[in-house]
Amino acid sequence: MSLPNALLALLVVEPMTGYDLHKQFESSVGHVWHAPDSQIYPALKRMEAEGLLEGEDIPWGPRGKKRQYHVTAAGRAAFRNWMNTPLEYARTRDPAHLKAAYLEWAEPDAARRQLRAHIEHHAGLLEQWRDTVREIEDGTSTMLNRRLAHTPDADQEKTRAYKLFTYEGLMSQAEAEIAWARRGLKLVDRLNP
Amino acid sequence: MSLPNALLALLVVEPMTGYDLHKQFESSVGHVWHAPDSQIYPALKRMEAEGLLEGEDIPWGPRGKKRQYHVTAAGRAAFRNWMNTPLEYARTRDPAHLKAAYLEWAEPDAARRQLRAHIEHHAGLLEQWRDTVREIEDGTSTMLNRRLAHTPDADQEKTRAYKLFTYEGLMSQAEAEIAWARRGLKLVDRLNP
DNA sequence: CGTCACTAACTATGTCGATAGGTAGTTATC
DNA sequence: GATAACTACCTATCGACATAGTTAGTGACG
Repeated sequence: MSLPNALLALLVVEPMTGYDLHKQFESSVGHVWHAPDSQIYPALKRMEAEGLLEGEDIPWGPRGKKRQYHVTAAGRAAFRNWMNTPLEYARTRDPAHLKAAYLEWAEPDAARRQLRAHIEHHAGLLEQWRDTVREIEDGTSTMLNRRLAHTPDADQEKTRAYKLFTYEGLMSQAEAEIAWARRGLKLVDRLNP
Repeated sequence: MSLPNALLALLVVEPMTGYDLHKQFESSVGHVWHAPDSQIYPALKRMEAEGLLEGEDIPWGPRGKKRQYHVTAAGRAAFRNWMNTPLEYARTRDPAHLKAAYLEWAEPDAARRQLRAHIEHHAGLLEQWRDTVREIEDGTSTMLNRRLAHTPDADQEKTRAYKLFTYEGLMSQAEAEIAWARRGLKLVDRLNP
């Protein structure tokens, strides 16, 4: 359900090819929703069949061509509709906390390694997001600027503010994970003197 | 990869039937890893074929029978091995933050509704986990007590401590989500005077 | 004796998603 | 002009998961 809408979110800004979208999914949107190209190409076809998108072959080099998709009125309506529809929350599936619940089965050193890996993983994300926030604030985010170029002036502040809001949320998630894993390290030390 | 290990985590405590496990997945383990029975029964068969489990038919009533599974030495080793192996982190797929990033497309009231739903969802979880933590601390958690009954005295404190640690982690996740969504509500108000 | 909730187990279908390939054209660079 | 890196697109397979059913026995209650 989310993938078509993630694609729409990018395509309402400007027409793109599957390959362009696949690259965006490795950066910007990929921060909150990852998808491999093997999912993107079939999804675009399905969405075209459903009338959400229209594709057009445009030449690329002397012999090559590429298929560029743009959003139809129906697609725009579907996206707006999704944005106005409340989410259904999926039940939890959290391998890190699953393992944490049975950590007495791990060697103390293995437990420490995994908690440290948890910290590093989320510290990496945190750094990435801090950079993104800085770019949004500086106005040096190419992703956001492209989007703002297609946004009426009145809505520019909203667009910027919600982007910032999203990344700040991701940052507090990461911070919570890091703080938790640090407490875990102390706990492992206390239980294995 | 996680489902078989979640099943092992329960079965190393005591033998159970598929139905018992399915019930556990609606409470205890289900808090961190959800699975429907349609996944559990085939998984048990596969795990028996792989030698991780052994099943035995035990009578139930005058004509009925049920299949109870216990963990083999190989299963115990596999679980311990998994517990000692670092996690591979899957890339993010977070519909709530995906939608947040494009919230300017939603009607202000729809945005507010969704942020409130986000708060309620995580407040519900928070309450549930607070109860669980209280039960663990009080010693009234049947789940934990059953597990402790099969645990050598020396490891009882670890078992209890890691359970608490896990639920405290879930609680701080939920708290972070709630705080974030509350900031979101204020933001929607500020942007839509 | 009926019926209703529960225990027990399983199947079938469809989508989602990860992983791993493959083909073909283009552009840069050495 | 060779070749490497990149653009563009696509397929095939496998397991994960959701959803929705089916079948059958048990035990309690009225």
